[in-house]
Amino acid sequence: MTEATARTRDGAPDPAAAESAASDRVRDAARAHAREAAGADPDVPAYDLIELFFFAYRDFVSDPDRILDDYGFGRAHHRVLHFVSRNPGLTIAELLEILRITKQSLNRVLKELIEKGFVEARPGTTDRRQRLLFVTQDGGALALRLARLQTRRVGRALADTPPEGRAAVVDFLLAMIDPDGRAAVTRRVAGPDGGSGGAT
Amino acid sequence: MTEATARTRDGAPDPAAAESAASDRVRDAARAHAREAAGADPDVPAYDLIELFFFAYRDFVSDPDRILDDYGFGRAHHRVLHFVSRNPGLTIAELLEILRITKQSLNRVLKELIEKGFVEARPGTTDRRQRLLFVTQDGGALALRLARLQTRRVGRALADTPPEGRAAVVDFLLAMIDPDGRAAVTRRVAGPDGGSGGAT
DNA sequence: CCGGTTATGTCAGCCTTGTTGACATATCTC
DNA sequence: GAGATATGTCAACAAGGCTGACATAACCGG
Repeated sequence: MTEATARTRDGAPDPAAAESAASDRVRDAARAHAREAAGADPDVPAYDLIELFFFAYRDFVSDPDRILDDYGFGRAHHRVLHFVSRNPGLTIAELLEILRITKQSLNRVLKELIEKGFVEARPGTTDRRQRLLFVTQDGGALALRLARLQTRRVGRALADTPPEGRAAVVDFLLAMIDPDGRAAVTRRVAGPDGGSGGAT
Repeated sequence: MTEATARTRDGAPDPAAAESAASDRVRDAARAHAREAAGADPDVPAYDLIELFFFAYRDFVSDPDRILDDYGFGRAHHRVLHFVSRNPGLTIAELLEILRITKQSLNRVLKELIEKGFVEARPGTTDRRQRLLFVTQDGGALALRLARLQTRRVGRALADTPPEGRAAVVDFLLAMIDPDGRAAVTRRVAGPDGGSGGAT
């Protein structure tokens, strides 16, 4: 089943031996390209990074997808579950800001998560119009399971990377985000469990 | 318009000065986390990388989305246009393999791209059942325009990154891809224009 | 306490992009 | 000539976005 994918337009078969050679070849080419083109001349398209990013993300989300299927959930449910799990007591408005979708779209999946007992909504204490969102035990367990799946992939990908390389990856991803959202994202990433100070 | 997004649960306002401080704080936290957790203990979720990747990809695709809207195209059209532009003479079967969607889904968007004059299909020379796909001048121009947009973002993100850091980013993205698909991806990335030898 | 704003829910309908299943056509290959 | 292959197409459906309009409850300022 891999053969079909492994064969390209040149029609050359690709046994395991040739594969790592090809891998090396491309990594070198990509590195050379990154060195010469990226950041320097914006008119020379960085096709390698663009396609790499596309395929990497595709596989990154494919892991959870398979599990979510068993629960009748989709990617939208995953995102909600994830951010509620990470930010207990999140309000609807805050969640909408993070996901950047409409409340109608959110409500559809949120309703299902609540009905199936993965998320719980409690009225706000200071402002009783608000609904504070929390994961249930089941919800927390599922969220953790999915996060671990993705962590494993990220871990594998960084396994051979030295600390400086990991920092470069983090900086790269951070810099890929729009400046507007960057502050919010960074605070959110560091906040819930990263920052020792909590709400600073 | 940024304020709403820039304010978080702590309610602290966030002027430009505080922003970079926050950014630094998080980068450090993320780096620390990456150092200790990623790759080491798969049971400690790498929340930072996971969320960073999510937000980075979201903004990465948002640039083209805006332009495509003007043409009445969506992301699906973009993907087809991109890979046809990058692989002139691509067959339907090859494109299906790359995108991993059904031929019905592909045909819907491909038909529109052909009708609007962005892609052209020519019968294969050796096998006349095949339809070899090419971009038209308009199609090539649009594909390039979109690629440049994304290149600019990637370029900005890598601007301050030294060559070793860029190599680390490339390696990371490559390693995020499923091993099955990795060979195909690498060959495709290096093949069309990266490898000096063409079809090796 | 009243009126306006805010937080949220909901109904209805639409679009894009994915899916499955079934069937048609032309071409290649043995 | 028969069967496999490359592709097209019709129909129906699902997920997950969107807009617009309207309802309700709670807050807040005067």
